[in-house]
Amino acid sequence: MKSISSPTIGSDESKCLHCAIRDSALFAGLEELGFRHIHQPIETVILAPRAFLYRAQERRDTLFTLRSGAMKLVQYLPDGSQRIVRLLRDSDALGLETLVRQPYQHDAIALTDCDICAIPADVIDELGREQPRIYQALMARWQQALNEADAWLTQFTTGTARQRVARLLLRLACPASDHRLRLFGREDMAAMVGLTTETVSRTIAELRRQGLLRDQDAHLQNCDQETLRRIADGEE
Amino acid sequence: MKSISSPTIGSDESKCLHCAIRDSALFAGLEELGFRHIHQPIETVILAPRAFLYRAQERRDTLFTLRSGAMKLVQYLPDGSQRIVRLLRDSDALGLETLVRQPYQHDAIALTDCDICAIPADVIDELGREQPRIYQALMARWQQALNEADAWLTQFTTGTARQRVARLLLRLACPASDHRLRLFGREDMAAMVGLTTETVSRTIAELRRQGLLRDQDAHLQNCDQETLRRIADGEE
DNA sequence: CGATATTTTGAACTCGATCAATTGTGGTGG
DNA sequence: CCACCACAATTGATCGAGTTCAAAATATCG
Repeated sequence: MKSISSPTIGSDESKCLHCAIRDSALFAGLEELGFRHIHQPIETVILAPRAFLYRAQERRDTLFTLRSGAMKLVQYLPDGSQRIVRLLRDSDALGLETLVRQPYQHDAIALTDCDICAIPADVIDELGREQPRIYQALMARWQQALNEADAWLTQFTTGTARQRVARLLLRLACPASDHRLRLFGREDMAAMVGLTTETVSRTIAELRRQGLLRDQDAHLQNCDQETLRRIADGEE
Repeated sequence: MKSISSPTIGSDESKCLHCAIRDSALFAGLEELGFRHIHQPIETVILAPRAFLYRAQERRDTLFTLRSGAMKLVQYLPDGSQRIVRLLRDSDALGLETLVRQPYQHDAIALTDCDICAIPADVIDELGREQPRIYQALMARWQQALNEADAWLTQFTTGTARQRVARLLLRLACPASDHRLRLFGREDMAAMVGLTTETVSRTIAELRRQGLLRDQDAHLQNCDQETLRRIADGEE
C-alpha cells in the first residue's frame, strides 16, 4: 500500500468549456443548455501519478472525463495479483457504470499527471431529459470502452512475449504520431500484457539491442514502428 | 471453413411477447407501446450449432436478443488464430454496436441450438423517441457486456491451466444451479481460456480422476462446485 | 551523498506447447 | 444393424518460452 497524494479539486468553468470543444460528442448538449442551467457543480480534479481517482466497489455517482494524462483501470484476483484491464487517455470517459447505478468496477489510478473533469450523474440525467440525443453520445462511449476491452483481450493475452510487448509499445506510441514513445514502469507494463516484470525488461532490452528503440530521455524513446508492427503480427 | 446451415427466419409475435416478460428490462417500453405501432418486423431466428448469426465488419442494423441457447463472440488475430471474447446465454443482447452505427465487431456463432429475437435498429430509435427511459435499459445492457468482458479477461488469462479450467467449468455450471454442467467442444473451451485443446483435455481428465466431475450423459457432467471454487482461487 | 526502490541480468526449473500416435464417437450408406 | 469413415478427444514424450529466485546495477529522492 502506497500513500495516496490527495487529489486537488476545484471548480473551473472555463476549462470545462474548453473540454466541451475538444470532446464535442459528449458535451454538445451541454453547450446548448449552457452551464448556468445546471445546478450541480462540474468540478476539476488534478491527480499526481499513483493517485487513485476512485476505488472498486465505491459509490460516488460521478462520471469522469480525462482531459489530459493517462490512467489505468485495475482489477484484482482472489490471490491478490492484479491485472490492468484498460488504459485511458485524453478525452476518454471513466466511471460510466455510475450512470446505471452500479458501484465502480475497478480501481482507477493515475499513471501520469492527470487533469480530470468530474460530472455528477444527476447532471447527465437532467441533461438526458431535455436533450435525449446525448444518449447517442453516451452509447458511443460505452461501445468505445467495449471495443477497447476486446482489443485488449486479443492483443495482450495471445502470442509470444515479444509480440505482446511490441503491441504494447505500438499502442503507447500511437497518440504521438511522430515516433516518440513514453514508457511506463515495468511493473505496470507487465500487468498490462500478462507477463512478469523480468520478462518485459528482458524483451525491451533485446529490442533496444536490435536498435528498434533508442533512448531520448529517461522514459522517452524513439521507436521503429514499421518493424515493431511486423513483430506484433508474428512475422520474424 | 465449415458449411453454414442457413438460419430459419420467421415472424412470431407471441414469442416476442413471451420474450418481453422474461426480459422486462429491455422491453418494458415495447409492451406499453404495443407491437402494432411498430412498423418494422421483429423476427425470430433459429440457429443450429456452428451457424453464424453475423460476421465481423458486416452491417445489418439489427439488434439481437438470445431467447435461449448459447453463442460465442469470436475475434481473429492477424496470424489467423482465434480467441473467444465472450459467451452469451439466455436473454443476453448481441450486436448492440449497431445502435451506434458501427459494423459488428465479432463473428457471432451458435454453440447450441439457439432461439433469437432480431430487432431492427430503427425500432429502437423510434422507441427511444417516445420512451426515452429505454436508454437506461440499453445502457445497463452495455455495462453488463463490459462487466462480462472485464471478468473474462481477469478470469481466463491469469493463473494456471487448472485454475482457468476450473473457473470456466464454474461459469458453465452457474445457470443450472443444481450441479449439472454442459461441456462444449474442447476446441471452443481452449479458445475461451487461452490454452491448447490438449491441455484442456488433460486438465479435465485429471479433474475427472479426482472425482470432481462425473459423467451423466454424453456432454453432461455432475461437478463438485465447492472444491472447484477452491481450485479456481488458487488454493490447492 | 547515502538509502530505498526499480530495473537489469543470470541460472535453474516448470508448466504448458508441440508433435505424434491412439482411442473414441457419431453419422452415413450398404 | 453393422461396417466404415471422418472427426474429436485422449494420451504420451519431448521441447522451449517464460517463470522463479537471487544477485548486481542503476535510478530516484530526500
